[in-house]
Amino acid sequence: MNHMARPKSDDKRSAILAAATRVIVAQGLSAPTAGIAKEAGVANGSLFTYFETKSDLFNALYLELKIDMASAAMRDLRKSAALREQLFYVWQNWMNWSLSFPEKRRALAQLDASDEITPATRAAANEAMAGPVELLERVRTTGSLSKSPMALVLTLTNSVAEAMMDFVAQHPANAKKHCRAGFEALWRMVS
Amino acid sequence: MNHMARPKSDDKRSAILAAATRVIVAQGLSAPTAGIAKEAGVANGSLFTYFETKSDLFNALYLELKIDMASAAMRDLRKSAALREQLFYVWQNWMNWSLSFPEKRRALAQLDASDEITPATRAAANEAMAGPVELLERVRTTGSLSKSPMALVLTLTNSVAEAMMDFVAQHPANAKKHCRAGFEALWRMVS
Amino acid sequence: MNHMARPKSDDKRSAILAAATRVIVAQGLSAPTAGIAKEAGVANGSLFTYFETKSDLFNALYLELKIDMASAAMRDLRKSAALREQLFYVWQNWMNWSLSFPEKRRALAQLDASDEITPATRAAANEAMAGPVELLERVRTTGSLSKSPMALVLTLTNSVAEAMMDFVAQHPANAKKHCRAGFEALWRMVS
Amino acid sequence: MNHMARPKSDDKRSAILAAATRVIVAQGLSAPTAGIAKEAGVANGSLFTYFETKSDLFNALYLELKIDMASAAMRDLRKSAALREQLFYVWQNWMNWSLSFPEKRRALAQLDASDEITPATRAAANEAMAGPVELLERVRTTGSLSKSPMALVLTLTNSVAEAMMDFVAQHPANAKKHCRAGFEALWRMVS
DNA sequence: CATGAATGAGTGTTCATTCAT
DNA sequence: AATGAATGAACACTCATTCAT
Repeated sequence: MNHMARPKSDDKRSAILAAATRVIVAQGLSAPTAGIAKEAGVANGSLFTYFETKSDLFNALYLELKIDMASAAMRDLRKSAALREQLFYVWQNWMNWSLSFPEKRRALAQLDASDEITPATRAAANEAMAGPVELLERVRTTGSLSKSPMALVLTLTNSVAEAMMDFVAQHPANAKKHCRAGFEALWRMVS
Repeated sequence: MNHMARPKSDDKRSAILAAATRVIVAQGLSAPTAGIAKEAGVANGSLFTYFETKSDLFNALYLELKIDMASAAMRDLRKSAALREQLFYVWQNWMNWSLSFPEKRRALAQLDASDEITPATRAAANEAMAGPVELLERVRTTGSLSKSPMALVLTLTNSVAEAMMDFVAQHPANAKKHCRAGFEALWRMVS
Repeated sequence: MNHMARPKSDDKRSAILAAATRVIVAQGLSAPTAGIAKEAGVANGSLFTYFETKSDLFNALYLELKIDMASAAMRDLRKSAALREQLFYVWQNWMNWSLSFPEKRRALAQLDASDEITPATRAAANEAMAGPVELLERVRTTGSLSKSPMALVLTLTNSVAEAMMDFVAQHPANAKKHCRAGFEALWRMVS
Repeated sequence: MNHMARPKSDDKRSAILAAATRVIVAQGLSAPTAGIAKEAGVANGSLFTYFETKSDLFNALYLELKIDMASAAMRDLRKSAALREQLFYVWQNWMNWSLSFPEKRRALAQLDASDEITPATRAAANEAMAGPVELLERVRTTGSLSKSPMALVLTLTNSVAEAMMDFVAQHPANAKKHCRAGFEALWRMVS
């Protein structure tokens, strides 16, 4: 059910996705599929046995990156800790992810802004973010934004987090300090 | 002048920029120049007497929209008012602009995410934002983020403002309330 | 009859023809008319009040250059001299013309190879060459090629002359010597 | 090889070159690539899998035609014969080639006059002419032009040969006779 | 399933020519 | 007549996708 009929080599599929990430960062979303295939060490025709369409590839990549980011965020989270600590922990994970995989972050940003990504994909990606969302929901109900819809809180938080990820990735010096300052700002905003 | 042929018309230039705004919203940045020209009511070749390149057109449009947004933000600002009031005023202007010209906002967002926009254009656009930036700088020095660089404060504020513009444009109901809640959140963050 | 209705300024017409010569040498026959107009110091539209068509311009230029070359060839020719002397004189004139106006020579060569030049224009150009042709005809009747048609002799002579003009223009050192050697070769061929 | 897709077909490459020859004769060098592709029976995009650029195609064609002409010239040459006989043989071969493949001759002439052909291509083409050049060099050293540089002799001979090829192709009647007369003229010139 | 040649619709840009001023 | 903006047909080249091998 989850693993629908899919061509043999998961390796090749992954290689294409990884190549796409790099190529998108270097050349943008208009990069030719042939270039992605070459970067992946695959014949250009082969790309289409793994992804029916360029758009499909981008949607799959978007989802994968979002899941990657989301699971990085929740890694080793202690659900017993105080809300603020948990959120800070998630926040730190995000910043680390952005620092460790700047290309993933940049590709994700590009994809996010594109209209190739379908609503369905965005919905699936949101599900992947269930963990952080739930956390945030608990913060919201007790905070200053309790009267505002969750969507608003989510939007604000997301925008701040993404802005900080980009900022941190572009100013790696003092990353730790900025990371903390950014979190404090977020916390003031949502708590 | 005596032997003056038809001078380049500002009207036509504006028509092309306006058409580009609409077409970008509808079809994205990969929209054919021919479509933009048609929407503007000019021959496709004429587009290139006003903008040497599609890229030039996009850069000019980006700058124009940014200036439009920036000057909307500062409209009728009373510099004698309290800092918070001034910032709120700017904030409201932004939200109104986004509500009044959702297409401009969406086109601007697309262009901002694109790598067609040159650093020079971005720099020029930033200059147009000098007013809000100065305001924010004054807020920063007295606020919780006084130890953080202005660039960070700018990034955060900008991301929140843009997120709210989009949110407001997509949820026009209760816009007023959300606008205020968003501002309170921002103020908590930066003050 | 000869001077049909033609726009006022012969200066401007000449300027365009001269500009065309230079531009053709620099950029080839596919050079934009706008560039020729600019080089001539004229508005691009004005070019078409003097020449209805780009093709017309080229035909006119071809004819002008051919006439220029032909009249240079006959300049100060003493019709009383021996045939060989006369032909040598013409030959020298050609080489000098090519050395003095290498751009004219190169533009002419380009135009000659082009299929823009109509048969009518070529015919008119041939008329301009009546002098040298007549001379050559006299040479032919008494020479080794007396059994061959004039067209053949003409073709051969023309090709040799043009080859030498180009050679001389490209090897200006020893031009004099080569000029003479070339003539001797021609004379051996046709006499 | 196992996983070998359709290899680039030499047939198709040749078909494109042959089509280009025909189309150039009919429409000149400005003929659309689409027309050449159609004439070759391939999709217009396919042309560019065999030649990166229209210019590349023209350079390749020029080289091929020059090689074709050169090897035709040397076909069945008896190196033991007298110099004059050998040169006459080459001459005849050229005239026959021009008569047999008038389109090749005309296309070659057009290409030769064009500035699309790079110096590198011209150099390669000259190498292909090594055989005739060597023959001519031997003629030169013992002939009237022994004091002139080989380049001059080459230029003259080439121009005469090309003029005759065109003449013969345009006056197929009496070709044989003209061919001989032309050769005698050449021989007088260079011997 | 892998490969890469084949396809042909699509696009930015150019440019000869026209025409409003 | 002069100007230069306006026009729109044309064209080289690209690229997602298909398919023969």
